[in-house]
Amino acid sequence: MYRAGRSVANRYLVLYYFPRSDESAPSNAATSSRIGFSVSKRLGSAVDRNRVKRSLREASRLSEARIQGGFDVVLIAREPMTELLDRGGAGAVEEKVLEVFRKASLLAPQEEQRPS
RNA sequence: AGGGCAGCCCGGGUAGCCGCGGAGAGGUGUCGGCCCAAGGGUCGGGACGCUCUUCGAGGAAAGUCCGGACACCGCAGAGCAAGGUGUUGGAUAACGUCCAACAGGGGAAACCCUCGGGAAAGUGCCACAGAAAAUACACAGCACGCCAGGGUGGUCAGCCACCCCGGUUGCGAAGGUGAAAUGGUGCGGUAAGAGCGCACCGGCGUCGUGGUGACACGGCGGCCUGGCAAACCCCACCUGGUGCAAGGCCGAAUAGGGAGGCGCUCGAGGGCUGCUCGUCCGAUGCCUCCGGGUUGGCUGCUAGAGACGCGUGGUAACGCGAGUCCCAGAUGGAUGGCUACCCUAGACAGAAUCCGGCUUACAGGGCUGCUGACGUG
RNA sequence: GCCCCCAUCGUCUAGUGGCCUAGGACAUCGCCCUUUCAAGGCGACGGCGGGGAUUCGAAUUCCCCUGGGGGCA
Repeated sequence: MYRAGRSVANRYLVLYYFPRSDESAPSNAATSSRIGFSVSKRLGSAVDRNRVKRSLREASRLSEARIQGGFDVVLIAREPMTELLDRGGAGAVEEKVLEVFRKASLLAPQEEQRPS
């Protein structure tokens, strides 16, 4: 992933993505993308890291239908993420997740035109 | 009643929708096996889903500071080394933990605090200051009792009085130094002094009584000896090492490749113990370096020194008995999001083999018992 | 998860109970030297990660925290 994939980022997140080349999933566009989350110890204690990971996982679940299928994705949280979660809550996290997926052009085309 | 002290407990709640992990059940999806007249039928519950039921972080899950269980290590045997503990008695699987008692200290009391063996086994240290830091001697000093000498005065002289120096004898720490000074205070005593004597206090030894014991109380004796062992050490007791990434099973992949060294029963080398001995293993074998491959699955994995209330023994820690219950097991690592209402407006913080403790962090709240200084009635 | 190690001026370090009010080098600042800069000389600034305990006395010994670093499939 890190060697061959491409990456985009904003202040709170880094996103690595790579098209799936898996024999068990032949119809790439039909299956939804796999998303992994990476939260390092720099972000705080175990409780803080779990909170960040859960908010990222919830944001990805709520917007799963809008994300283009057929990719492996890794989302890495950066240090200001804990402050964003404390201040803005889950809504702000979801907004930033969508922003970074839009930068990578991984949002489905029909969803792209709808102003959210 | 405020306050104080001790012990125990709780750690947001309720409802709805969506979502995550485990277990169990179902068999209308898919998958797999078998049969087939090609429509399907049947079996399975192994895999992926689906439906239903049920469970789903903590009092510290934390720090990893101790103690165990469990597992492995060519059975762990002996000695040394190393490390740990340290009043007494008990509890316990065990402990450096807990309970009770003792000693010392604090508080008016309830109660609280204390790593609390040995300094006459030995070695070492005690800076600066001070005569001296552990040994009672020297130096400085006091007394001028005794001896010898000198000087002055009185006296004819002997001799007497005073002074000086030296020796001898006796003396012990006042002034002062220091964190600490050779038992303390007072009185007597003396040339000057000193437990030299006496009284009280403190310490030591010994005897008696009480107590399992630490120790306490009382009698008698005599006055001999600072501190530091979280300095080395001595004594008593304890410890084999490594840790679930321990360990077991299955599968996949690569090249049983290259260089160097040692050795084949008189033996290289080998312990996941630092050394010695003992013991054991050991032959196209072992060690070091270079180079290459795999970063899969199952198991260990949660029913236990288990939880709950009851009875019972014990001052207590805790033990015993019968009853009821099953209460997380993830493996990129599961508890969340949204909405509504209520309250005291939610702190510290997330299981990773398990358990008993310790330590550290913590918003707030509840219950029980005890105490009575001060203030109010 | 389990097991180890370390912490002294801004940086690298010495110091193993009292001689430490902690020494040295580089860096910074000031003065001298030089026409000026560098080098050199003199001087200044600046530190024992935090708390408690033992001791008369702790950077040093013991305990608890804090912050770094490493190893184990």
